[in-house]
Amino acid sequence: MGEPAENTEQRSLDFIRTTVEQDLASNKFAGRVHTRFPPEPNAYLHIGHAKAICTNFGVAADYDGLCNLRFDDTNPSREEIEYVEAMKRDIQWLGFDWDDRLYHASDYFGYLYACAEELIKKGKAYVDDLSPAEIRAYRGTLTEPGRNSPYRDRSVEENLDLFRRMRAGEFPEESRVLRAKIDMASPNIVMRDPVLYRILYETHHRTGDEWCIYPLYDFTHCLSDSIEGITHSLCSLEFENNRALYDWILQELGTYRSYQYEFARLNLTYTLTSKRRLLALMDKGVVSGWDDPRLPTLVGMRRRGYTPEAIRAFMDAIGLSKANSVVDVALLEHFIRQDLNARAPRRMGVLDPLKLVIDNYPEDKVEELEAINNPEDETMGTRRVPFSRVLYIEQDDFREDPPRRFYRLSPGQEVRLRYAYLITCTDVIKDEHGQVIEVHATYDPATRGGDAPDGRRVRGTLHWVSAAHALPVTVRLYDRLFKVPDPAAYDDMTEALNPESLEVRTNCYAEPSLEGMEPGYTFQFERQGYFCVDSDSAPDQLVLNRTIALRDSWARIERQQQNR
RNA sequence: UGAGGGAUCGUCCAAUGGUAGGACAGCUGACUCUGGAUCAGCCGAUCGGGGUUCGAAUCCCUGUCCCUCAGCCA
Repeated sequence: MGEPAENTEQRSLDFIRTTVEQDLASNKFAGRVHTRFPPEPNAYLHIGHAKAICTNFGVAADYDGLCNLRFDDTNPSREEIEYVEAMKRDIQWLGFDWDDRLYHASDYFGYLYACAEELIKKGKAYVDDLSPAEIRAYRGTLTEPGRNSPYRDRSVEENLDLFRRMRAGEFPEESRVLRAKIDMASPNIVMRDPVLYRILYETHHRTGDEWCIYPLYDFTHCLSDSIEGITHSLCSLEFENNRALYDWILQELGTYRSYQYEFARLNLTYTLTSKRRLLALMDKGVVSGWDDPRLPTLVGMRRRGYTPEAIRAFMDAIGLSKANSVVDVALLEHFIRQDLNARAPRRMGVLDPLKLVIDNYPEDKVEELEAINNPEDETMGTRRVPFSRVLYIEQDDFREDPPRRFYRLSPGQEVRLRYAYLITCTDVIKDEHGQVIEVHATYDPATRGGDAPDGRRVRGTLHWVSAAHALPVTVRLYDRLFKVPDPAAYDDMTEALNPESLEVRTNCYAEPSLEGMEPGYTFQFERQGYFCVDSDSAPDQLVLNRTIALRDSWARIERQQQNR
């Protein structure tokens, strides 16, 4: 994946890859690199998961290794099959492949149970009858040690008997758990006799009612890694404290030794990724669902028009480290613009139409003018765009009283209609409120195609659509969902919402070449931004989503002028 | 007043004892049939204090700040 770095200038390695290279050099894992992406199927994948996906699959790919997809489905009360399927689609869309290595932690329930019995037999685990509240009380605090449970010193035989009866369904939920026997005085709270198994009378989406006891994350994860021969188990920072337990379990059981490394998860400005918050946005009707194009979910971003290439390039750019960080969403926006600039065909469309009549252009004449599909890539060729006497231009491209540095159309001013003619504004028609509703102009027939034979310079170039040939379309102008860089800081998210995150425009016109385009088709509306066809489109009515606006330096100039 | 981590331009990431560099953002300018793209330039950082050293972001001491952990969640 990705280009090999320049031969001369070697790219620096992140701390994970540095470790991997050292391990390869020392032959620690017999030359293998094997990672895994282990999501819990309890929500849709978002941009934060994408970092984990790119990291795990990326590290494996960089060193001719393998990366498994493993669903961490140890909690039947929160997981659903719908999420499993959605996650698979999203990972594939991102461009990664687990081949035949699709696993589930639940595949290992039998093995995990055997491991638990072995721990009991070694005197390293015991059944505890304490209630959840008592366990909490006995655990101690961050500064005070915990106390041993009165059930801590049961015999191996009694523990085995009790654990088997837990499995057999003889006890109610919360009445007993299996705990590791480590050290209730450990300064690391994770090591204070962590719970390994709990009783849950819950139907599992894969194992049905086969089990009524389920292993917890700490017990499951390390052993799953071990079973799969994972060499480098990459996870996020909050598991640093758990590494001690990860190592303890593999050590005590003497199984294949996998190693855990933690890296900082991705945070983005103006963005929320917590499942709870995302769900709340849906509940409140702020967004339409998991695939709302304003959401940072992979389905949402896909619908918005983000490409996997852009997301992967972004992940390469932000790097990997152990420092908590918040990446500027502008960097993500940069990468989608960069990708689409190179690949998206150019089209013309008017989002806020103003009628323009070329008075000296023949009434019923129609010309097909040649337009370049992508100036960045001449192999994309050209197309023909119909031109006639009555056109639509953008309301913003006309000012009766132009401010300084306004190069667009205004009375007496000459501009270029892209790929068409140079025109000069001659007249303005207003309604009873003084609103400009129509502009008149004359064209210079010698400038067909947009070039002036006399070499006269024209600063402004406008996009346009022939009224008689225009394709009416609906356009959804998306912007950032939040107006503040750190929406998570708000108890009430709605205060942080950007009221302009979605503007639907129903009276837009596009050039006719867009007719019949399928959902997912991505293009640039010249001078405006990148758009894609939404799945809500009907055969006779395209719905277009704005992925991202073009950089708008005129808007910046205007802002500066206002601030003076 | 426990344990585990982390502090480098506004942001993210490099530099592992030898000129603190890149990307994004911002600002100038050039160019342009997209006020896009491109190109050139500018702005801009080693958490504080000591020490070792010819030389410290890097090593040592010390202080400060930030994050994580007290689920039978992951």
